Amino acid sequence: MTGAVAADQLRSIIERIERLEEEKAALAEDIKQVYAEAKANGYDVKTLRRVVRLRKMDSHDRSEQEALLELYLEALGMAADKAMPVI
Amino acid sequence: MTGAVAADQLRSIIERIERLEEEKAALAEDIKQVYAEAKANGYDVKTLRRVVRLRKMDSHDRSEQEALLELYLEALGMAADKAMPVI
Amino acid sequence: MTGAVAADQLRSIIERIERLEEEKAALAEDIKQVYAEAKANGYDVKTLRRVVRLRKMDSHDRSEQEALLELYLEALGMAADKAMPVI
Amino acid sequence: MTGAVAADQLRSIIERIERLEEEKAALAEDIKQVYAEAKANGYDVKTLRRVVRLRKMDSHDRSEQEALLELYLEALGMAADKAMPVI
DNA sequence: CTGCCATTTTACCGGC
DNA sequence: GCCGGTAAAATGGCAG
Repeated sequence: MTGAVAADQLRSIIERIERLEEEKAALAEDIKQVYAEAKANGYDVKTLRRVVRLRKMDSHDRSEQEALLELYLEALGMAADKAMPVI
Repeated sequence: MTGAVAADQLRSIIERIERLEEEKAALAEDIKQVYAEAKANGYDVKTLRRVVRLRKMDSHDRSEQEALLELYLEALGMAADKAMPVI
Repeated sequence: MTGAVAADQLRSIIERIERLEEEKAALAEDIKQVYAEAKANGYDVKTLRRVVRLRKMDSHDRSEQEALLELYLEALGMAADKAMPVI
Repeated sequence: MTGAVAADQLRSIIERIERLEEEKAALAEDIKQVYAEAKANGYDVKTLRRVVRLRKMDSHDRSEQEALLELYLEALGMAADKAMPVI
C-alpha cells in the first residue's frame, strides 16, 4: 500500500460515507416535515413519537421496564399511578 | 455609552455568564456521578431517571399525556397495553 | 383536536414516518458496511469516524473568528465598523 | 438487583439527584437574570447568546486543522511524518 | 460488558 | 399564548 494509493482509497472511503450521511440527513429532514405537517393538522408531536417508538418495541421489553419502575416507586412509597406509561 | 465603556460592560456580562455556566456544568457532572455510582450499586439508570422525572411532573400532566396516547393507540387499533407508562 | 381522532389520517402519518425511518435505517446499515470494509482493508474505524466528524465540524465553523468579532460589534449595538478596536 | 430494593439507599440516591438539580436550576435562573439585565442595558440577548456559544466552540476546536491532518495520517496507518503530502 | 459517541428527544427561551 | 429555533438530557448503538 503506497502512500498515494492509500490516500486515494482513504478519500474514496470518506466520500462514500459523507455521501450516505447526506442522504440520511435528508431523510431525517423529511421525517421532521411529516411531524410538522401532522402538528399543523392538530396532532401532538410528542405523542406521535411515543406511538412510533411503542410500535417498534416489543411488549416483552415494555413489561420489563414497567415492572422495574413499579418496584422503585413502591420502594419510595409512591403509589404506582395509573397514568405512568413506560414510554 | 462610549465604545470603551460598552466593551468593558460587555466583557463583564460575558464573563459572568461563562462563570455561571461553568458552575452549572460542574453540577451536571456531579449528577452524572451520582447516576454512575447508583449504577455501580446495581440500579437501573434509565429507570432512576424516569422516577426523577415523574416526581417532578404533577399527576395532572401525566393523566393528560396518557389519555392522549390511549386515544391514538385506539385509533390505530392497537390495544392499550398495560405495560405502557407515560414516561 | 378533542374527541375522535381521524384514524385513517393518523395511520397514514405513522406509516409515512415508519417508511422513512426504514430507509434511514438502511442507509445507516450501508454506512456500517463501508466502515467494515475499510476495517478489512486495515483502516482504524475509530479514527475514520473522527475524520468524518472533524470534517463536518470544520465545514460548519469556517470563519468563526470573524463572525465572533462581528457579533461583539452587534452586541455593542454598533454597526460593523472596521476602523474600531472593540475588544 | 432482583426482588426488594433497598428503599433507604434508593431514596438517598433520588434525593441527592434532586438536590443537585435544584442547584442547577438556580444557576440557570441566575444566568437568565444576567441576560435580562443586559437586555435592560440595551444589549441584544440573542446576539449575546451567540457570542457565548461561539466562544465555547472556539475554545474547543482550536487547532482542529492540524488534528485533522494527523488523523488522516493515522487513518492511513502512517506515523505522522512531516515530509509527506498525504491528502 | 463497559464506556464512549451519535442520535434523538425534551425543555427552554426569546420573539411575535 | 404559540411558535420557532437553540441548548440540554436521555436513549441507543457501536467499538474495544
